[in-house]
Amino acid sequence: MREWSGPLSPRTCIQPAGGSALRIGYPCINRGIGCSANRTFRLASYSDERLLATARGNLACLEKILAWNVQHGILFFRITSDLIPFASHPVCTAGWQEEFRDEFARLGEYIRSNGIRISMHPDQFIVLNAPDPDVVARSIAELTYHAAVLDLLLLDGTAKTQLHVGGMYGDREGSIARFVQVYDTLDPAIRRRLVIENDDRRFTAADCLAIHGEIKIPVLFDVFHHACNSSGEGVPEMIQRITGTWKRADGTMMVDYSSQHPEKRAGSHADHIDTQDFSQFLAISKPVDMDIMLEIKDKEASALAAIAIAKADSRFVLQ
DNA sequence: CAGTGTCAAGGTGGA
DNA sequence: TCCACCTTGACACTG
Repeated sequence: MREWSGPLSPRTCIQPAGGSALRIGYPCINRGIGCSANRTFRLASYSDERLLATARGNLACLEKILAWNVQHGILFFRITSDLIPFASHPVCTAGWQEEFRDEFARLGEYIRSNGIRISMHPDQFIVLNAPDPDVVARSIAELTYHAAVLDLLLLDGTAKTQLHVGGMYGDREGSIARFVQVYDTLDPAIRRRLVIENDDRRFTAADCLAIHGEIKIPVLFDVFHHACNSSGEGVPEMIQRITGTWKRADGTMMVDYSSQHPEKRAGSHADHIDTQDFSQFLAISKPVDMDIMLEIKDKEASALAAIAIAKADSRFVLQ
């Protein structure tokens, strides 16, 4: 599970002038900064006023996190889906987009002027290929919300929303076909930001590449999920194939990286970065440009460690 | 105030 | 058919 299977591709031996460009980031939460952009509340206590107050606090914290990141050279960040609680729920009638339009624009300007890369990642309940049309409708509503956040930030098409293919329902081919079918009906505002990610139990990177072949959606490669769930393709080989699914307008390929928690069951994310494993991953993945998201529990601490590792290696150029 | 059961949302697989 | 689990932080109630 922890082995890097397969031979290095010949292309990985070619060294470009200046080295590979990297950004390294972490998702959603900064553990040391003293605020959370994830604050929420119970649906039972919903009110528009409460939503706006919570969202205002979340946005203020997001601004602090981004500034902290810039100070520490971290230029890749995943914005939490909880930024605006219940935004896609029918109960929500608050005009949060108008309320925070200026705030979003200001944050977006900060993001662009500092060269920060942004992603979002809706959680497990978003299933575009579900047989139940209500589930699909709720999923699309949630993707609409995600696209609205990134649009309000006035970010270009390189700001992405990453999604898993969805359920298997005992029929891989049929479930992939349903994903493709629904994808074709999505609003372009959603489609321009959507990328698909291999998961640890169901759809593999090879499945994602097959879907890309049909609809040209970029593929976000999750290194750890690939170790859990693949047909044995080598990591360097997959990176080389997947990088080609990202066009210029999509920006640099995004990659999710984590490693196995040493005690917990297979698939559990580590508490701290495994520096040896990460170094090895960098070594075999050069010279492809990548933005690497570290899905590791201690968040910014591991990001700083990863940046130190990459900086010490002249084959890479930190963005 | 610490401890703890629960939280919008789905899928999977074992009992 | 039912229920625990996935994975996880934070809410909100309990004592």
